[in-house]
Amino acid sequence: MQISSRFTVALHIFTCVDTFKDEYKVTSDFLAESIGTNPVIIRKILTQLQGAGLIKVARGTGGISPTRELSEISFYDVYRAIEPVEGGDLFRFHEHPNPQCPVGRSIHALLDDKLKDIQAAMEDEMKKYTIADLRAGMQGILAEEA
Amino acid sequence: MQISSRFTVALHIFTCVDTFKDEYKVTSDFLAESIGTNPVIIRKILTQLQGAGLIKVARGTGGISPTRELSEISFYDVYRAIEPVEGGDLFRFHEHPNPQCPVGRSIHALLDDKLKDIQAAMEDEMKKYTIADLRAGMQGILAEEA
DNA sequence: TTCCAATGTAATCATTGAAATGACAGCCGG
DNA sequence: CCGGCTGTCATTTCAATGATTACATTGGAA
Repeated sequence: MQISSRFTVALHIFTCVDTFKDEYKVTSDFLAESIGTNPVIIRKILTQLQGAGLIKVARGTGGISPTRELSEISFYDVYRAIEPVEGGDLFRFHEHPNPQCPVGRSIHALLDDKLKDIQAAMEDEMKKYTIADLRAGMQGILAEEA
Repeated sequence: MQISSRFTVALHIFTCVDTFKDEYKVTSDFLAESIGTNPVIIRKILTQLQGAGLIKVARGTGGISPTRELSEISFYDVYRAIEPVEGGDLFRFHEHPNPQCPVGRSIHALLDDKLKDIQAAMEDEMKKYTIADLRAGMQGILAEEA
């Protein structure tokens, strides 16, 4: 399986908000246009990001703003805000190994720490990138286009 | 989303084959018992592992054997054999960013290398573990139990 | 104060993939 | 040739994603 596109959508949202915040009113309809999806999808993701304390969304008039410096919002923060897996386990385990089999009753003990290592390697790499990197990258691209 | 349990099932299979190869005839029914699932599930995974050249499965009489040294079969090898995602991308991308939006048409260029880094970090960690580690761990557990 | 744009959210629906299961043809050693 | 085991297909159940419609709510602006 793959990590759902909501993650890249969320990163897209952050990039749009930062890029257009002085130029347009960045609404869920505006974002849906840029991302190529439905405004309701956007609002759901905004709600998740809000729940994780990463952004504020103004009702009535609309308007989205990060609650911290962009350099303090990592890909990992976004990932955890978006991915609903309780416990945050990357690997799904088969749920009924046979306790009467020596392997069956030990397989968890045998694998858990290794799977955790692998997951940690991914998450540590995610922590290295922040939304500030996206701002910088985007500004570079805009400068080239101009 | 999570990585499907077929991955941990495959690791369980390798461990059982190695642990019981001299003691029992390790059939898909035997494995299904230990793992707590259906023999057909096991056979599908065996077919995948066979297709990746990691094991040989004898028809008629039954019997499973790795094609290489266990130390030469990494978790990554198993992962790639099992996970059917074409291209092997861990992250799913929203498919219709708007090319008329500066962010929409650049978001791929902006994210692709970073997502690739993160995936590579996970895969590199996967390459560090092999089935030989499972054999060693399992023998340690069996020695403790005895 | 009323209007209205924008958000929050519930309810569907189509699609996809995982996992379980039953059925059966094909293979092969004894 | 028989019996056990694999390969494979078809079907079903279940959960998650993503799209969409509908509507109540909010709160700034006219």
